[in-house]
Amino acid sequence: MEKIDIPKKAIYRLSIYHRCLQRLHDNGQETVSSTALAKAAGVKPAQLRKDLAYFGQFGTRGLGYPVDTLASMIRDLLGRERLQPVVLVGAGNLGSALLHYQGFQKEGFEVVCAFDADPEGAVRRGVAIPVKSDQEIESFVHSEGVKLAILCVPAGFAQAVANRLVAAGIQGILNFSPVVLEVPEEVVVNNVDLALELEHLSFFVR
Amino acid sequence: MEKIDIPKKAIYRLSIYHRCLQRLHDNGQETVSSTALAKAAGVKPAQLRKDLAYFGQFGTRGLGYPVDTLASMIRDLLGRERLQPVVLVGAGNLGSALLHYQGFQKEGFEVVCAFDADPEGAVRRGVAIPVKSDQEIESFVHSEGVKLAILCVPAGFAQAVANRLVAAGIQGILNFSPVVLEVPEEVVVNNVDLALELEHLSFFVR
DNA sequence: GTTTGTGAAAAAGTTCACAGCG
DNA sequence: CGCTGTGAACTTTTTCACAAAC
Repeated sequence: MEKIDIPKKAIYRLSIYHRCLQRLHDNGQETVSSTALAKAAGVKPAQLRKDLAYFGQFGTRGLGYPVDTLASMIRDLLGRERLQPVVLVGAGNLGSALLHYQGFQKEGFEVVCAFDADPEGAVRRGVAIPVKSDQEIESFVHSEGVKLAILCVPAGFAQAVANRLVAAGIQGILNFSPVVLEVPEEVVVNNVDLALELEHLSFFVR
Repeated sequence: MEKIDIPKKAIYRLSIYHRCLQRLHDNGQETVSSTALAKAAGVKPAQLRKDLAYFGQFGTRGLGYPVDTLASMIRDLLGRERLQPVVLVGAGNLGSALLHYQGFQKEGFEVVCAFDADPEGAVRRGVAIPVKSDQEIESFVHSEGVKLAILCVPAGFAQAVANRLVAAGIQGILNFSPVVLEVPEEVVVNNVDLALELEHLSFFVR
Protein backbone atom coordinates (compact mmCIF):
# COMPACT_ATOMS: atom_id res chain seq x y z
CA MET A 1 0.00 0.00 0.00
CA GLU A 2 1.17 3.51 -0.79
CA LYS A 3 2.59 5.39 2.17
CA ILE A 4 3.07 8.87 0.71
CA ASP A 5 0.20 11.00 1.82
CA ILE A 6 -2.09 12.47 -0.75
CA PRO A 7 -3.81 15.81 -0.01
CA LYS A 8 -7.45 15.15 0.73
CA LYS A 9 -8.39 17.95 -1.63
CA ALA A 10 -6.57 16.18 -4.43
CA ILE A 11 -9.13 13.39 -4.23
CA TYR A 12 -11.95 15.88 -4.75
CA ARG A 13 -10.15 17.33 -7.71
CA LEU A 14 -9.78 13.87 -9.20
CA SER A 15 -13.57 13.68 -9.43
CA ILE A 16 -13.67 17.06 -11.11
CA TYR A 17 -11.05 16.02 -13.63
CA HIS A 18 -13.11 12.95 -14.33
CA ARG A 19 -16.17 15.05 -15.14
CA CYS A 20 -14.14 17.17 -17.54
CA LEU A 21 -12.67 14.10 -19.18
CA GLN A 22 -16.13 12.67 -19.75
CA ARG A 23 -17.11 15.85 -21.53
CA LEU A 24 -13.95 15.75 -23.64
CA HIS A 25 -14.66 12.13 -24.49
CA ASP A 26 -18.20 13.02 -25.59
CA ASN A 27 -16.69 15.66 -27.85
CA GLY A 28 -14.49 13.00 -29.40
CA GLN A 29 -11.17 14.37 -28.09
CA GLU A 30 -8.48 11.75 -27.67
CA THR A 31 -5.76 13.62 -25.83
CA VAL A 32 -5.65 16.68 -23.62
CA SER A 33 -2.82 18.80 -22.20
CA SER A 34 -2.53 19.61 -18.51
CA THR A 35 -3.09 23.25 -19.40
CA ALA A 36 -6.39 22.59 -21.17
CA LEU A 37 -7.75 20.12 -18.62
CA ALA A 38 -6.69 22.34 -15.72
CA LYS A 39 -8.49 25.28 -17.25
CA ALA A 40 -11.68 23.27 -17.64
CA ALA A 41 -11.43 22.10 -14.04
CA GLY A 42 -10.65 25.55 -12.68
CA VAL A 43 -7.17 24.79 -11.30
CA LYS A 44 -3.55 25.58 -12.21
CA PRO A 45 -1.79 23.23 -14.65
CA ALA A 46 0.98 22.40 -12.18
CA GLN A 47 -1.56 21.32 -9.64
CA LEU A 48 -3.27 18.99 -12.05
CA ARG A 49 0.04 17.39 -12.96
CA LYS A 50 1.02 16.99 -9.33
CA ASP A 51 -2.38 15.51 -8.45
CA LEU A 52 -2.06 12.90 -11.16
CA ALA A 53 1.55 12.23 -10.26
CA TYR A 54 0.49 11.02 -6.81
CA PHE A 55 -0.98 8.00 -8.54
CA GLY A 56 1.45 7.29 -11.33
CA GLN A 57 2.54 8.49 -14.76
CA PHE A 58 -0.22 8.76 -17.29
CA GLY A 59 0.88 11.41 -19.74
CA THR A 60 3.16 11.52 -22.73
CA ARG A 61 5.62 14.40 -22.77
CA GLY A 62 5.09 16.68 -25.70
CA LEU A 63 1.62 15.28 -26.23
CA GLY A 64 -0.55 15.32 -23.13
CA TYR A 65 -2.87 12.79 -21.52
CA PRO A 66 -4.97 10.16 -23.30
CA VAL A 67 -8.57 11.12 -22.44
CA ASP A 68 -10.10 7.66 -22.22
CA THR A 69 -7.27 5.93 -20.42
CA LEU A 70 -7.00 8.69 -17.86
CA ALA A 71 -10.76 8.72 -17.25
CA SER A 72 -10.81 5.00 -16.71
CA MET A 73 -7.80 5.11 -14.42
CA ILE A 74 -9.49 7.78 -12.27
CA ARG A 75 -12.68 5.70 -12.08
CA ASP A 76 -10.56 2.80 -10.94
CA LEU A 77 -8.83 4.90 -8.28
CA LEU A 78 -12.14 6.21 -6.98
CA GLY A 79 -13.54 2.71 -6.80
CA ARG A 80 -16.10 3.56 -9.45
CA GLU A 81 -15.37 0.98 -12.15
CA ARG A 82 -18.30 -1.03 -10.84
CA LEU A 83 -21.67 0.17 -9.55
CA GLN A 84 -21.73 1.02 -5.82
CA PRO A 85 -24.93 0.35 -3.92
CA VAL A 86 -25.99 3.03 -1.44
CA VAL A 87 -28.73 3.22 1.18
CA LEU A 88 -30.49 6.38 2.31
CA VAL A 89 -31.73 6.81 5.85
CA GLY A 90 -34.35 9.43 6.67
CA ALA A 91 -36.82 9.94 3.84
CA GLY A 92 -38.27 13.17 5.20
CA ASN A 93 -38.18 16.46 3.34
CA LEU A 94 -34.55 16.49 2.33
CA GLY A 95 -34.27 12.72 2.08
CA SER A 96 -37.15 12.22 -0.32
CA ALA A 97 -35.92 15.27 -2.17
CA LEU A 98 -32.56 13.58 -2.73
CA LEU A 99 -34.31 10.41 -3.86
CA HIS A 100 -35.99 12.36 -6.65
CA TYR A 101 -32.66 13.84 -7.67
CA GLN A 102 -31.21 11.98 -10.63
CA GLY A 103 -27.63 13.08 -10.09
CA PHE A 104 -26.44 10.11 -8.04
CA GLN A 105 -27.81 7.61 -10.53
CA LYS A 106 -26.34 9.62 -13.38
CA GLU A 107 -22.88 9.35 -11.82
CA GLY A 108 -23.20 5.61 -11.31
CA PHE A 109 -24.44 5.19 -7.77
CA GLU A 110 -27.53 3.12 -7.15
CA VAL A 111 -29.64 4.04 -4.15
CA VAL A 112 -30.96 0.54 -3.53
CA CYS A 113 -33.17 1.14 -0.53
CA ALA A 114 -34.38 3.90 1.79
CA PHE A 115 -35.23 3.63 5.48
CA ASP A 116 -37.52 5.77 7.58
CA ALA A 117 -39.24 5.66 10.94
CA ASP A 118 -42.47 6.18 8.97
CA PRO A 119 -42.15 4.37 5.62
CA GLU A 120 -45.80 5.11 4.72
CA GLY A 121 -45.10 8.84 4.91
CA ALA A 122 -42.20 8.56 2.51
CA VAL A 123 -44.29 6.60 0.04
CA ARG A 124 -46.90 9.35 0.29
CA ARG A 125 -44.17 11.83 -0.69
CA GLY A 126 -43.83 9.85 -3.90
CA VAL A 127 -40.57 8.03 -3.32
CA ALA A 128 -40.07 5.50 -6.09
CA ILE A 129 -37.68 3.00 -4.52
CA PRO A 130 -38.49 0.60 -1.65
CA VAL A 131 -38.82 2.32 1.72
CA LYS A 132 -38.39 0.03 4.71
CA SER A 133 -38.81 0.65 8.40
CA ASP A 134 -35.65 1.83 10.09
CA GLN A 135 -35.83 -1.34 12.17
CA GLU A 136 -34.58 -3.21 9.14
CA ILE A 137 -31.40 -1.23 8.61
CA GLU A 138 -29.10 -3.74 10.22
CA SER A 139 -30.34 -6.85 8.45
CA PHE A 140 -30.48 -5.20 5.03
CA VAL A 141 -27.11 -3.46 5.15
CA HIS A 142 -25.48 -6.58 6.49
CA SER A 143 -27.00 -9.06 4.07
CA GLU A 144 -26.56 -6.86 1.00
CA GLY A 145 -23.04 -5.80 1.94
CA VAL A 146 -23.75 -2.12 1.40
CA LYS A 147 -20.80 0.13 2.24
CA LEU A 148 -22.15 3.66 1.67
CA ALA A 149 -25.02 5.48 3.35
CA ILE A 150 -26.69 8.86 2.89
CA LEU A 151 -27.90 10.19 6.22
CA CYS A 152 -30.75 12.75 6.29
CA VAL A 153 -32.45 12.22 9.64
CA PRO A 154 -33.21 15.15 11.96
CA ALA A 155 -30.21 16.41 13.94
CA GLY A 156 -31.34 14.82 17.19
CA PHE A 157 -31.31 11.31 15.74
CA ALA A 158 -28.21 11.53 13.58
CA GLN A 159 -25.64 10.18 16.03
CA ALA A 160 -27.79 7.24 17.11
CA VAL A 161 -28.56 6.24 13.52
CA ALA A 162 -24.90 6.66 12.55
CA ASN A 163 -23.91 4.27 15.33
CA ARG A 164 -26.31 1.68 14.01
CA LEU A 165 -25.10 2.10 10.44
CA VAL A 166 -21.51 1.64 11.52
CA ALA A 167 -22.40 -1.43 13.55
CA ALA A 168 -24.16 -2.83 10.49
CA GLY A 169 -21.01 -2.50 8.40
CA ILE A 170 -21.34 0.88 6.69
CA GLN A 171 -17.90 2.37 5.95
CA GLY A 172 -18.76 5.77 4.48
CA ILE A 173 -21.51 8.22 5.46
CA LEU A 174 -22.65 11.21 3.45
CA ASN A 175 -24.12 13.22 6.30
CA PHE A 176 -26.69 15.94 5.64
CA SER A 177 -27.57 16.44 9.32
CA PRO A 178 -26.05 19.59 10.83
CA VAL A 179 -24.25 17.59 13.50
CA VAL A 180 -20.61 16.61 14.06
CA LEU A 181 -20.76 12.81 14.04
CA GLU A 182 -18.45 10.69 16.15
CA VAL A 183 -17.45 7.50 14.40
CA PRO A 184 -14.57 4.99 14.60
CA GLU A 185 -11.62 6.23 12.59
CA GLU A 186 -11.93 3.56 9.91
CA VAL A 187 -15.31 5.03 8.95
CA VAL A 188 -15.31 8.11 6.72
CA VAL A 189 -17.88 10.85 7.17
CA ASN A 190 -18.47 13.52 4.59
CA ASN A 191 -20.57 16.41 5.85
CA VAL A 192 -22.80 18.39 3.53
CA ASP A 193 -24.55 21.16 5.37
CA LEU A 194 -26.71 23.13 2.96
CA ALA A 195 -27.68 25.93 5.32
CA LEU A 196 -24.04 26.34 6.26
CA GLU A 197 -23.05 26.78 2.63
CA LEU A 198 -25.57 29.58 2.23
CA GLU A 199 -24.35 31.15 5.45
CA HIS A 200 -20.82 31.02 4.10
CA LEU A 201 -21.85 32.99 1.01
CA SER A 202 -23.61 35.49 3.18
CA PHE A 203 -20.28 36.43 4.76
CA PHE A 204 -18.84 37.58 1.46
CA VAL A 205 -21.92 39.45 0.30
CA ARG A 206 -22.07 42.93 1.66
CA MET B 1 -11.72 47.21 6.62
CA GLU B 2 -9.52 44.42 7.93
CA LYS B 3 -6.53 43.59 5.77
CA ILE B 4 -5.14 40.48 7.48
CA ASP B 5 -6.27 37.47 5.57
CA ILE B 6 -8.54 35.03 7.25
CA PRO B 7 -8.43 31.35 6.20
CA LYS B 8 -11.53 30.59 4.15
CA LYS B 9 -12.07 27.49 6.24
CA ALA B 10 -12.22 29.64 9.36
CA ILE B 11 -15.40 31.24 8.01
CA TYR B 12 -17.00 27.82 7.67
CA ARG B 13 -16.01 26.96 11.20
CA LEU B 14 -17.57 30.19 12.42
CA SER B 15 -20.94 28.87 11.23
CA ILE B 16 -20.34 25.61 13.03
CA TYR B 17 -19.44 27.41 16.24
CA HIS B 18 -22.64 29.39 15.87
CA ARG B 19 -24.70 26.21 15.69
CA CYS B 20 -23.05 24.88 18.83
CA LEU B 21 -23.60 28.17 20.64
CA GLN B 22 -27.29 28.09 19.77
CA ARG B 23 -27.53 24.65 21.34
CA LEU B 24 -25.69 25.83 24.45
CA HIS B 25 -28.00 28.82 24.64
CA ASP B 26 -31.05 26.54 24.46
CA ASN B 27 -29.58 24.56 27.33
CA GLY B 28 -29.34 27.74 29.36
CA GLN B 29 -25.52 27.88 29.48
CA GLU B 30 -24.12 31.37 29.84
CA THR B 31 -20.40 30.85 29.29
CA VAL B 32 -18.31 28.23 27.56
CA SER B 33 -14.59 27.49 27.46
CA SER B 34 -12.66 27.11 24.22
CA THR B 35 -12.05 23.49 25.17
CA ALA B 36 -15.75 22.68 25.53
CA LEU B 37 -16.90 24.59 22.46
CA ALA B 38 -14.08 23.17 20.35
CA LYS B 39 -15.03 19.66 21.35
CA ALA B 40 -18.65 20.24 20.37
CA ALA B 41 -17.55 21.66 17.03
CA GLY B 42 -15.06 18.89 16.35
CA VAL B 43 -11.90 21.03 16.29
CA LYS B 44 -8.88 21.65 18.53
CA PRO B 45 -9.20 24.33 21.23
CA ALA B 46 -6.29 26.35 19.89
CA GLN B 47 -7.90 26.53 16.49
CA LEU B 48 -11.15 27.83 17.91
CA ARG B 49 -9.31 30.53 19.82
CA LYS B 50 -7.30 31.51 16.76
CA ASP B 51 -10.40 31.61 14.58
CA LEU B 52 -12.16 33.95 16.98
CA ALA B 53 -9.04 36.04 17.40
CA TYR B 54 -9.13 36.97 13.71
CA PHE B 55 -12.18 39.04 14.53
CA GLY B 56 -11.41 40.47 17.95
CA GLN B 57 -11.29 39.55 21.62
CA PHE B 58 -14.47 38.05 22.99
CA GLY B 59 -13.41 35.88 25.89
CA THR B 60 -12.55 36.50 29.51
CA ARG B 61 -9.36 34.87 30.72
CA GLY B 62 -10.00 32.37 33.43
CA LEU B 63 -13.67 32.19 32.52
CA GLY B 64 -14.33 31.53 28.85
CA TYR B 65 -16.68 33.04 26.29
CA PRO B 66 -20.15 34.50 26.94
CA VAL B 67 -22.49 32.28 24.92
CA ASP B 68 -25.05 34.88 23.85
CA THR B 69 -22.66 37.70 23.07
CA LEU B 70 -20.43 35.43 21.03
CA ALA B 71 -23.37 33.98 19.09
CA SER B 72 -24.67 37.41 18.25
CA MET B 73 -21.23 38.64 17.23
CA ILE B 74 -20.83 35.68 14.85
CA ARG B 75 -24.27 36.36 13.35
CA ASP B 76 -23.19 39.93 12.82
CA LEU B 77 -19.94 38.87 11.15
CA LEU B 78 -21.75 36.47 8.85
CA GLY B 79 -24.23 39.15 7.86
CA ARG B 80 -27.02 37.18 9.45
CA GLU B 81 -28.40 39.62 12.00
CA ARG B 82 -31.18 40.40 9.55
CA LEU B 83 -33.09 38.09 7.20
CA GLN B 84 -31.43 37.58 3.80
CA PRO B 85 -33.69 37.09 0.78
CA VAL B 86 -32.61 34.41 -1.69
CA VAL B 87 -33.87 33.38 -5.12
CA LEU B 88 -33.70 29.88 -6.55
CA VAL B 89 -33.26 29.28 -10.27
CA GLY B 90 -34.14 25.92 -11.79
CA ALA B 91 -37.08 24.28 -10.05
CA GLY B 92 -36.53 20.85 -11.60
CA ASN B 93 -35.87 17.73 -9.58
CA LEU B 94 -33.18 19.03 -7.28
CA GLY B 95 -34.51 22.58 -7.25
CA SER B 96 -38.02 21.74 -6.14
CA ALA B 97 -36.50 19.27 -3.71
CA LEU B 98 -34.52 22.07 -2.10
CA LEU B 99 -37.64 24.22 -1.96
CA HIS B 100 -39.32 21.55 0.16
CA TYR B 101 -36.32 21.41 2.46
CA GLN B 102 -36.93 23.46 5.58
CA GLY B 103 -33.27 23.87 6.51
CA PHE B 104 -32.68 27.23 4.82
CA GLN B 105 -35.73 28.80 6.42
CA LYS B 106 -34.77 27.30 9.76
CA GLU B 107 -31.39 29.03 9.59
CA GLY B 108 -32.92 32.37 8.71
CA PHE B 109 -32.82 32.55 4.93
CA GLU B 110 -36.00 33.31 3.04
CA VAL B 111 -36.30 31.87 -0.45
CA VAL B 112 -38.55 34.61 -1.80
CA CYS B 113 -39.05 33.42 -5.35
CA ALA B 114 -38.13 30.61 -7.73
CA PHE B 115 -37.59 30.80 -11.47
CA ASP B 116 -37.88 28.12 -14.10
CA ALA B 117 -38.14 27.80 -17.86
CA ASP B 118 -41.40 25.93 -17.19
CA PRO B 119 -43.09 27.47 -14.12
CA GLU B 120 -46.20 25.29 -14.58
CA GLY B 121 -44.10 22.15 -14.20
CA ALA B 122 -42.66 23.35 -10.93
CA VAL B 123 -46.11 24.15 -9.58
CA ARG B 124 -47.14 20.61 -10.55
CA ARG B 125 -44.24 19.33 -8.44
CA GLY B 126 -45.92 21.03 -5.50
CA VAL B 127 -43.64 24.02 -4.99
CA ALA B 128 -45.25 26.32 -2.42
CA ILE B 129 -43.61 29.67 -3.20
CA PRO B 130 -44.17 31.77 -6.34
CA VAL B 131 -42.50 30.34 -9.44
CA LYS B 132 -41.94 32.83 -12.23
CA SER B 133 -40.67 32.39 -15.74
CA ASP B 134 -36.92 32.66 -16.02
CA GLN B 135 -37.53 35.66 -18.29
CA GLU B 136 -38.33 37.64 -15.17
CA ILE B 137 -35.07 36.98 -13.32
CA GLU B 138 -33.51 40.32 -14.18
CA SER B 139 -36.43 42.55 -13.25
CA PHE B 140 -37.19 40.72 -10.00
CA VAL B 141 -33.61 40.46 -8.71
CA HIS B 142 -32.95 44.03 -9.60
CA SER B 143 -36.10 45.55 -8.13
CA GLU B 144 -36.03 43.46 -4.94
CA GLY B 145 -32.30 43.94 -4.44
CA VAL B 146 -31.68 40.22 -3.90
CA LYS B 147 -27.99 39.38 -3.41
CA LEU B 148 -27.97 35.58 -3.08
CA ALA B 149 -29.05 32.91 -5.56
CA ILE B 150 -29.31 29.13 -5.48
CA LEU B 151 -28.58 27.68 -8.89
CA CYS B 152 -29.95 24.23 -9.82
CA VAL B 153 -30.34 24.33 -13.59
CA PRO B 154 -29.00 21.53 -15.80
CA ALA B 155 -25.24 21.68 -16.40
CA GLY B 156 -25.58 22.95 -19.95
CA PHE B 157 -27.46 26.08 -18.89
CA ALA B 158 -25.58 26.91 -15.71
CA GLN B 159 -23.02 29.34 -17.12
CA ALA B 160 -25.58 31.28 -19.16
CA VAL B 161 -27.94 31.63 -16.21
CA ALA B 162 -25.08 32.59 -13.92
CA ASN B 163 -24.12 35.37 -16.31
CA ARG B 164 -27.66 36.72 -16.19
CA LEU B 165 -27.80 36.52 -12.41
CA VAL B 166 -24.55 38.43 -12.10
CA ALA B 167 -25.74 41.04 -14.56
CA ALA B 168 -28.91 41.43 -12.50
CA GLY B 169 -26.89 42.18 -9.38
CA ILE B 170 -26.50 38.81 -7.63
CA GLN B 171 -23.29 38.73 -5.56
CA GLY B 172 -23.25 35.17 -4.25
CA ILE B 173 -24.24 31.93 -5.98
CA LEU B 174 -24.79 28.58 -4.31
CA ASN B 175 -24.17 26.38 -7.32
CA PHE B 176 -25.53 22.84 -7.45
CA SER B 177 -24.73 22.33 -11.13
CA PRO B 178 -21.66 20.15 -11.70
CA VAL B 179 -19.92 22.89 -13.66
CA VAL B 180 -17.04 25.25 -12.90
CA LEU B 181 -18.65 28.68 -13.26
CA GLU B 182 -16.73 31.69 -14.52
CA VAL B 183 -17.79 34.87 -12.79
CA PRO B 184 -16.26 38.31 -12.11
CA GLU B 185 -14.04 38.17 -9.06
CA GLU B 186 -16.34 40.28 -6.92
CA VAL B 187 -18.97 37.55 -7.16
CA VAL B 188 -18.59 34.54 -4.85
CA VAL B 189 -19.52 31.06 -6.00
CA ASN B 190 -19.93 28.18 -3.62
CA ASN B 191 -20.11 24.81 -5.33
CA VAL B 192 -22.09 21.95 -3.85
CA ASP B 193 -21.77 18.87 -5.96
CA LEU B 194 -23.73 16.05 -4.40
CA ALA B 195 -22.56 13.28 -6.70
CA LEU B 196 -18.98 14.40 -6.20
CA GLU B 197 -19.32 14.09 -2.44
CA LEU B 198 -20.50 10.51 -2.79
CA GLU B 199 -17.66 9.80 -5.19
CA HIS B 200 -15.24 11.18 -2.64
CA LEU B 201 -16.48 8.72 -0.01
CA SER B 202 -16.20 5.92 -2.49
CA PHE B 203 -12.43 6.47 -2.64
CA PHE B 204 -11.99 5.72 1.04
CA VAL B 205 -14.29 2.72 1.11
CA ARG B 206 -12.49 -0.39 0.06
C1' DG C 1 9.15 22.71 -30.12
C1' DT C 2 5.83 21.04 -26.82
C1' DT C 3 4.42 19.10 -22.57
C1' DT C 4 5.08 16.07 -18.68
C1' DG C 5 7.07 14.86 -14.01
C1' DT C 6 9.22 16.58 -10.01
C1' DG C 7 12.43 18.56 -6.64
C1' DA C 8 12.74 22.83 -4.33
C1' DA C 9 10.62 27.26 -2.81
C1' DA C 10 6.69 29.66 -1.21
C1' DA C 11 2.36 30.11 0.85
C1' DA C 12 -1.33 28.72 3.70
C1' DG C 13 -3.10 26.67 7.57
C1' DT C 14 -2.70 24.25 12.07
C1' DT C 15 -0.81 23.19 16.49
C1' DC C 16 2.12 24.17 20.31
C1' DA C 17 3.35 26.38 24.36
C1' DC C 18 3.37 29.97 27.30
C1' DA C 19 2.91 34.80 28.77
C1' DG C 20 -0.63 37.62 30.59
C1' DC C 21 -4.97 38.67 32.47
C1' DG C 22 -9.08 37.96 35.43
C1' DC D 1 -5.30 28.88 39.46
C1' DG D 2 -7.83 28.64 34.90
C1' DC D 3 -8.40 30.06 30.44
C1' DT D 4 -7.65 33.30 26.72
C1' DG D 5 -4.75 35.46 23.17
C1' DT D 6 -0.79 34.95 20.31
C1' DG D 7 4.03 34.58 18.43
C1' DA D 8 6.71 30.87 16.97
C1' DA D 9 7.21 26.07 15.27
C1' DC D 10 5.42 22.91 12.51
C1' DT D 11 2.70 20.70 8.90
C1' DT D 12 0.31 20.63 4.74
C1' DT D 13 -0.67 22.29 0.24
C1' DT D 14 0.28 25.03 -3.72
C1' DT D 15 3.18 27.11 -7.05
C1' DC D 16 7.39 27.63 -9.50
C1' DA D 17 10.83 26.42 -12.66
C1' DC D 18 13.34 23.38 -15.25
C1' DA D 19 15.38 18.91 -16.72
C1' DA D 20 13.90 14.85 -19.21
C1' DA D 21 11.00 12.72 -22.77
C1' DC D 22 8.61 12.60 -26.93
